[in-house]
Amino acid sequence: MSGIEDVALRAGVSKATVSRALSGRGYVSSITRHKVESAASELGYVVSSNASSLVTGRTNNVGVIIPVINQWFFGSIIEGVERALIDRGYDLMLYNLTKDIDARSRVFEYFLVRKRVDAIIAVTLEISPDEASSLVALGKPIAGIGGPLAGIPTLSIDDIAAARLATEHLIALGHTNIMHVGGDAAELMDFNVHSKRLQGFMDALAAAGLPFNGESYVATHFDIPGGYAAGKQILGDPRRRPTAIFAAADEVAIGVILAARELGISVPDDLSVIGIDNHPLADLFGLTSIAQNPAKQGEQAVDLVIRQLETAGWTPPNIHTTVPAQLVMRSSTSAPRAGSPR
Amino acid sequence: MSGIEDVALRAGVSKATVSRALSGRGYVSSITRHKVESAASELGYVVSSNASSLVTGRTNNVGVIIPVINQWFFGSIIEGVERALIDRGYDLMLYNLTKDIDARSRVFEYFLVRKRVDAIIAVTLEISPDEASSLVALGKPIAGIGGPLAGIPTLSIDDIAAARLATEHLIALGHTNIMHVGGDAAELMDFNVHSKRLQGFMDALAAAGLPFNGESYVATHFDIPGGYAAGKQILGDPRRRPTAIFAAADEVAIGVILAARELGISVPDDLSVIGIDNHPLADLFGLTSIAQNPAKQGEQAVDLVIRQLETAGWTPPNIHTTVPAQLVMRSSTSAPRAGSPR
DNA sequence: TACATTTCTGGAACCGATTGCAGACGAGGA
DNA sequence: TCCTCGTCTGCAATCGGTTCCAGAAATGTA
Repeated sequence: MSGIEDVALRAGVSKATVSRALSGRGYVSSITRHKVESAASELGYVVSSNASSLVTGRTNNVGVIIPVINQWFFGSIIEGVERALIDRGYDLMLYNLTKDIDARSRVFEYFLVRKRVDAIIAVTLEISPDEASSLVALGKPIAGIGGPLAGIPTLSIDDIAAARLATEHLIALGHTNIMHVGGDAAELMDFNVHSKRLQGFMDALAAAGLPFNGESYVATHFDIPGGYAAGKQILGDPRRRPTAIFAAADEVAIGVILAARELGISVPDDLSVIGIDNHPLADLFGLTSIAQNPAKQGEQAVDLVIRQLETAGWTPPNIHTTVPAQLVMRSSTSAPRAGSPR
Repeated sequence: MSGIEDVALRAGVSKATVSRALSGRGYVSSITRHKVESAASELGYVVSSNASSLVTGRTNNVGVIIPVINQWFFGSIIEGVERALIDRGYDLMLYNLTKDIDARSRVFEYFLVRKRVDAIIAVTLEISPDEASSLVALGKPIAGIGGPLAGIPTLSIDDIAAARLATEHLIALGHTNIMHVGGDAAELMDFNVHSKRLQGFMDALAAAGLPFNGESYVATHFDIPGGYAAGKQILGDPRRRPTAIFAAADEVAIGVILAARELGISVPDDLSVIGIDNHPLADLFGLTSIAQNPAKQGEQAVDLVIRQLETAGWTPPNIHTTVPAQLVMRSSTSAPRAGSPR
């Protein structure tokens, strides 16, 4: 492994000049720059990022804390974040923050503290106030996806508005007997999501003068089996069956559709279903959905932290930014069957 | 940010002693150790991993190169790898190696080279010989999941045996008209997987004296929509419909089942379906499958590289290790209907 | 008691870069 | 012609630890 000294010798210049030539800052004549560059490539020289970090104080690493990896929404965020970081020359350090209390505190107390990352992106964390303030206390640029999170600039769709939009779509089609299948508060997600989507649902009902009661809402796991279970439960009893279901996520919606199919309930003739996400499987199931783009949200979060890193003194203008979400019509929603039950 | 010097001053000892006390190597009396520890915690001191890496040459980082993130198999591997790494005090640097040629070369030529990782885990990469040798040339411990990969110790299920097992299960049930839905060679995966599973399928047919011809095999995308499309195509024509389908992955199998349901073909009465993976959705679809455990494979890969890192001179005994995969029976397979077509 | 070991500690060199400073040089302006 | 300013380069200090070495203290052994 050749060091900067070897390159300097070979190019017949000093270490300082090599450093300036390769990093591109400071004055170097183009002729020596070329000498240095060819010497470096002949030796296969690459800078030691450790040595360089030591003096500059910059690691070129960004830490990403995420509660789940193996789920479409989260996986897409990681993909988006990774691409954006690599594009900008940063490395991505991944921390999967599960519910495991030991692992959690280890991440906060050991890993994040060790001056190894320049910035942090926190993805829809259900995070304790202690944990949030220990993040802020690092004094590093932070961005969150989800939230809002105390003291941290965050980014997400407007969950209330998205849920309202979905529900309004059903109402506009003429549905009056609508149920919401939402998230389980014990899930490994920023619980704001669940309560806000429920809120948007309720808002839309209220605005249309439709009643909301204990039977209008079922909580389940935020995945296909969760939606399936909820669907079986809801649709099993023909007398209290709604004509439309707003599922808080497409995976849940797909589960509901599978349950409906199994019960011989036709979608959308007997039951309209709408979700949120525009999941890749939505097409296959003809699922009408409110589209959001997690990969892009990941990129935006990267922008947020990188800009803080690279333009001194810049801080994000808003503590919470909402990104657009719009309706994607497919075949799982339609007007209720004429003379439908109740 | 207080440095080691401040701790030394406060504890009334030298930098050297602080370093020994906190790192636990070398002799330190327990009394001074305590002095140092309390001084350190009072100051909120944490070592600079850069400075420490600079002299030790160890970064405590492991790079993970993976072609896809947002897919069950890959996501599970990442989860397993992450957990195992954090447990052992290492950080995970994630590189998503897509087909994008620019991004690829950037990862190989820029990121991996910069002395930032102690070891590398390469996950089912479709990797060029050049890329493989540039990995080996880094001279760092490497482990692969998938493979075999030239010169790199790898780890996977025995794909041929798993495919044979699946096919034999169908044959044992009495099926003689079996098709295989496998992976598309253009997919972003180690193509070995596809050809080996096809191989195992052919082996099992041959061993049972069953014919294999061009109509026995369909290639498609390795996901649910891919399986659905293949299913529609295969099952659409009643006259050449098989009584059983072996799908090379559970996601594909689920797609096939969805297609069958849509065509009114009963699983397993009219069609048996088996997959590989034991995907979390297998339960929901009653899918019989050959189970493998990607999270555990991730952990094993971590073991492989960490052991190389921490026990000098140790190298993995086998260039390729196979991990077990066993049949999980559910309701998607059964004997063919008596007097079934052809 | 004398000597050999083991434990403990500090000084100083070192890891491999970056950067402030100062000196040298050439070009343009007065 | 003399000055100033911008360009170019090298020296040396610095980032924040780790570790070799040597000497002192404590412990064990003959």
